[in-house]
Amino acid sequence: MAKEVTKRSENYSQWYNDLVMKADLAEQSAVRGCMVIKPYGYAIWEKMQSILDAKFKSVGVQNAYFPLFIPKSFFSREAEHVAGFAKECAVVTHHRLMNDPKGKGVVVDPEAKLEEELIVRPTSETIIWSTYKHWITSWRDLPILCNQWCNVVRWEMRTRLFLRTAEFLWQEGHTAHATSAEAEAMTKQMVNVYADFARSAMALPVIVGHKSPNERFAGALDTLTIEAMMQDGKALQAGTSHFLGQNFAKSFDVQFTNNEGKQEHVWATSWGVSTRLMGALIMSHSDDEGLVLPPVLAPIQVVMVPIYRTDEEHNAVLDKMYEVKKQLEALGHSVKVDDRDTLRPGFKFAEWELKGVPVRIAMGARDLQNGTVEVARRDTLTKETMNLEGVAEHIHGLLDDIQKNIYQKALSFRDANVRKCDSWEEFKTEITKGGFLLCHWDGTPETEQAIKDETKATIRCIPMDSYVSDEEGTCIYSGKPSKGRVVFAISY
RNA sequence: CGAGAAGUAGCGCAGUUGGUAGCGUACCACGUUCGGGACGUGGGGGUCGGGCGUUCGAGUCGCCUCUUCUCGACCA
Repeated sequence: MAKEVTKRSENYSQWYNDLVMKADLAEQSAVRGCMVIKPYGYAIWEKMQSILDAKFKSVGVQNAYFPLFIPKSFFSREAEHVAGFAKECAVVTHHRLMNDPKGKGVVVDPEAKLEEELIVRPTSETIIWSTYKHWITSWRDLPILCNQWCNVVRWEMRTRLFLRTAEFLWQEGHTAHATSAEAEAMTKQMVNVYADFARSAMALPVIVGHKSPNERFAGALDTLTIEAMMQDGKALQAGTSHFLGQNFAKSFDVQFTNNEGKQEHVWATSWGVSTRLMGALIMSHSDDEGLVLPPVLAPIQVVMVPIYRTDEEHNAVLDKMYEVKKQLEALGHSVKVDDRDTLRPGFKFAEWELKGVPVRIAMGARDLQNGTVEVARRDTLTKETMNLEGVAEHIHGLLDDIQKNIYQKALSFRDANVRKCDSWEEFKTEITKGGFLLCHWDGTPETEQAIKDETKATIRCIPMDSYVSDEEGTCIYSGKPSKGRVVFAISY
């Protein structure tokens, strides 16, 4: 009873917050806006990291690490970029503390003021491009494909566990290319890496598309995005890949000599996903019983709960369980035998459901006698009794089914909440119901801004791979001609 | 930074016209339980956010202050 979670339908935000904390994923820290990621939550993040990292390496990207602190002067070279981040930066001004001469405690030593302030990175384009300058002189040095896993700080006014915190973990890839075409191809390749990861690992259906100029990354010529729909119908930007053109190369004076002996500025991309993906995972699959994890990302894929009255029974059941555990591990699955002898089975069932473990096996004296086990799946909350023999193979297949089923469920939900909308009056009421609206737009930032001001809805993307439309029409707001439908939604 | 609300046990809360601190849950011990979040008995735990004031007496009234949350502006 202690861990009961708010119902989704009652208050989606509270449900989400409760769930994150009660499933042991994360909690608010003492520092305002910051988050403690707990071991169970971090284990999921680590799985995401390792899958993404392997994908990056398979396309030739290497990991590196750049400094946390960026000198203020570096940061202020790309005007558009600084305008995008200036309002949310943490700044280091001193480098020493001292005992308060007036009493107890410590104060900042006024003598230790830095000559030039250091900015705690909100993103690393600036420090990376000032470094790349020294790495690049010839076309033979290109491309450079680096990624770093790190934390960044954006001093947000309002925060939400995983979705928006003052400090968050992410990966940021930064690449340098000799040609525009190559950089654009890279931008597209990386957004597809993200889309593939979201779909296959996170069981998250996403729409790949271009951001509108208003929603573009500060300093980018084009931003590609993967957009997902949460269960409350809001959109969540799950990952982005930016084509930066020559903007950063020009700001940081990064030139190379091409194979004709001429000086050229290099072409850049950057791309990233963050611990926000954890929020996407939680908000797209979980139910009123708690978290639902896709097997690919579940730190524990199978949990086994023994049911017993006596020590003898407990030991007998555990012996069988460890046998099954071995078989499952041989098939590459992570298994936990919940042998805690202070908790009742019902409590354990509820707890593992809350934590989203995809498959649960229960076994008791009755099963020992009959040679059976009870297998329960988290996604459907159904259970069946089956023969102990062959159970490992069955579960091997079952995990795969669960992965697919979770994806299908999320996909059906999304498709059921994507609809076309052709009149402004209709738009204003439809948008408040949640979901994605496919609408015609005249392509101007002014129209997008006006729609945002009136309804809070923004263009999530101009779709590239699903819901693609080249149907001509008239803009829902201005009535001017439009070349195709774009995705409008209220977003996180 | 604008608008609202709240600070009392680990967490969630109650506390009447001012009278000296309580409930639920969690925690600890023992016993009975154990196939869907067990029950009984006993136990430990509090500078009531902080300061000043009114009063014989303040969790309660007044003033000041700090912090947090929700909603806006900002944002992956």
